[in-house]
Amino acid sequence: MKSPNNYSHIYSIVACIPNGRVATYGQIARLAGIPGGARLVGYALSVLADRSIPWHRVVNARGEISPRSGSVTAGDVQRLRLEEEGVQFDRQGRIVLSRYQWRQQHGARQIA
DNA sequence: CCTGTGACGTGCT
DNA sequence: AAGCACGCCACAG
Repeated sequence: MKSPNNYSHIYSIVACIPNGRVATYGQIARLAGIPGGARLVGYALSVLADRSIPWHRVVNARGEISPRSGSVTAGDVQRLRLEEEGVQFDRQGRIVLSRYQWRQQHGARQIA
């Protein structure tokens, strides 16, 4: 048994993203041991009800906020939250991943 | 059981 | 740079 159908692992990783940093869906999936499961991460967050999880720090590989169905306002909230944390968006509404993407320190040290 | 859909990613045109 | 197609996994109907 090595297929964690439970999303707890994914949520845990998302919760590890430090303030002012962002991660991609594929990155989370990979850290969760599910390469290619970027979609699963998105789905996991979509069914997420826990407000304690900083889901707003998760963006797509382009460094842009993925348009989701249902609530268009959510995307707006996400952007505001990120800007509040110090993440800057360019004129195209994209984040410079080379600058804000969460990088696990080799020393496993958190910045918070 | 099969089909469609979804907060994705990568490659090619 | 933008758009399209295919691959990926989980879940609802």
